Amino acid sequence: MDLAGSLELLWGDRPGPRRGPKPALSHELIARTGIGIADAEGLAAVSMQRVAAELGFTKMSLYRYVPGKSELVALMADLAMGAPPADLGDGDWCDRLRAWTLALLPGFLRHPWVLEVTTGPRVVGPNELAWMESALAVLDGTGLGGAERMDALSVLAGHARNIAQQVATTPGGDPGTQLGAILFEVVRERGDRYPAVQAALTESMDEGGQDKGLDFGLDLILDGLRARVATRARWPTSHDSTTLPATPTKISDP
Amino acid sequence: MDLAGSLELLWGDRPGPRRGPKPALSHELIARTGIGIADAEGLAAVSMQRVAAELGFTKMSLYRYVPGKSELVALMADLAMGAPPADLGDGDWCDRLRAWTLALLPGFLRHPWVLEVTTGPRVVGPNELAWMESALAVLDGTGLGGAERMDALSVLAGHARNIAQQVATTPGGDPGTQLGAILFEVVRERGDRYPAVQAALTESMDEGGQDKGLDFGLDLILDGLRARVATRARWPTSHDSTTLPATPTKISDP
DNA sequence: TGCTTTTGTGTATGGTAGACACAGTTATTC
DNA sequence: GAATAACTGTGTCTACCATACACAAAAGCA
Repeated sequence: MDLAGSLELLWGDRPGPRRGPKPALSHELIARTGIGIADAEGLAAVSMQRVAAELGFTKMSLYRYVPGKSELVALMADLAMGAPPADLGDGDWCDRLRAWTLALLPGFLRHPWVLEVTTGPRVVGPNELAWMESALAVLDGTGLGGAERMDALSVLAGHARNIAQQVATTPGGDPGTQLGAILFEVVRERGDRYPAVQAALTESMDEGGQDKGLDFGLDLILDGLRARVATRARWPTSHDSTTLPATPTKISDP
Repeated sequence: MDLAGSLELLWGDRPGPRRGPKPALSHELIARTGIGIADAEGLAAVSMQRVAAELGFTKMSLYRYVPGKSELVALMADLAMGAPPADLGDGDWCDRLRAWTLALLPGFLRHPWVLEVTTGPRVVGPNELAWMESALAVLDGTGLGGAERMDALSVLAGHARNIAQQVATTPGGDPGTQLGAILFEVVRERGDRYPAVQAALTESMDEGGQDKGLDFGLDLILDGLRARVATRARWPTSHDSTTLPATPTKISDP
């Protein structure tokens, strides 16, 4: 949770010191080791002890490279997501936004712990910022305002996160199937209390059970975005939305 | 992470035992104490020790009520979100879905740790299922398929989560402002590498900085949903979307 | 050759979750 | 009423965890 520490670790490229023994490790090596552990055994298995042991060093040696565990995890997350694809295809901005969102998924699926780690306030790393840059570049020249471009990006990334989380919960994986079965069982036993859930679940199973949630949400969002872009293109200075309520919704104080 | 334990704790209403001393505590009392700590000092401050001390008991006594910490946290989360509003207003299904999504926000804002805790596979609790029921009841009779209703629910809830997370990061709160400033500073120093981000950020600040992300995304999603409902109403048996690609996107194996 | 900086390590502290045995309390049963 | 069984709260114990600090060895610089 040390913002300054994370900032320094993620963004500060310190010049290598001149005296003393050569460092045997590096930020990248340590982070990649942590990523390997988190991928294989979950984030809970990542401890300074464990990472150091994997590298053949003592845990205290890691503190020569990393100010603390939370900063290491932040580094792991940024590294695990990697850089955005250099090419999003030849389509229009809409197709490329779709490609961008789809490109986000493999990272989340390969490293599910990134989802846990990137909830809540944090310092954005170089790769995360590069992903933002990649999407915002696509949205440039659409006529959307700056805040609107950021919001669109956020909605799309949120959808990718959402789908990744569902995939991690629902499908093939051993505990996943169990979870889906548990939900169904719970609802089945209490069908009178949750009739709409029961109806949706059984209907969904009868439909064949193909997961179309990814495309469903993506189409939803991109269609809406296209409509708004068309509006902005006609009246570039107007910031009103066709369906925006007269007074924007105020988030009530918690 | 003990699925069976969480299931029993969240859903099992065991008959009170007949012999022995009356229990001095209860699931609810313990969970509410944990919620208080998490709200005030963050999830990291919640430990068995701490909760027990707050109640004037030893930590081991809690294990008479709760199988472990993760199960306690699951109970806390379900309790903290509470039940959905009984009445979503008099509007059409679209207005009521908007009201449902907005009703989700105060819980997330009051208990930001719920976001962290509800990422990843988990057993849904009674309150979470009641929220699902509430939204699915609204979507009943719209002509959407079962899976589509679930997907719509998921996109809306995901948007609420997304916004709550942004609010926790961006605005008034002391560390939040700092974070926004940090992002801006990082981008400003490296404007050549992230021109689109810089443009969007500065443009966003010039626009006045009012957060319209909530309505922006909500309108996006609801507009798209309305269009799809209209399609289904005309051809209720068709499951095609107007913009769905010929072949649904396959999630590539991680 | 000394001086200084830097690395890796060993030790110590205070925190965590949880297993287990035990004593005291209470309702049921003989 | 007495014996028994079940249940609660507690004290003790283990095995981890992050991390502060001091120290010795190593390597460049004077």
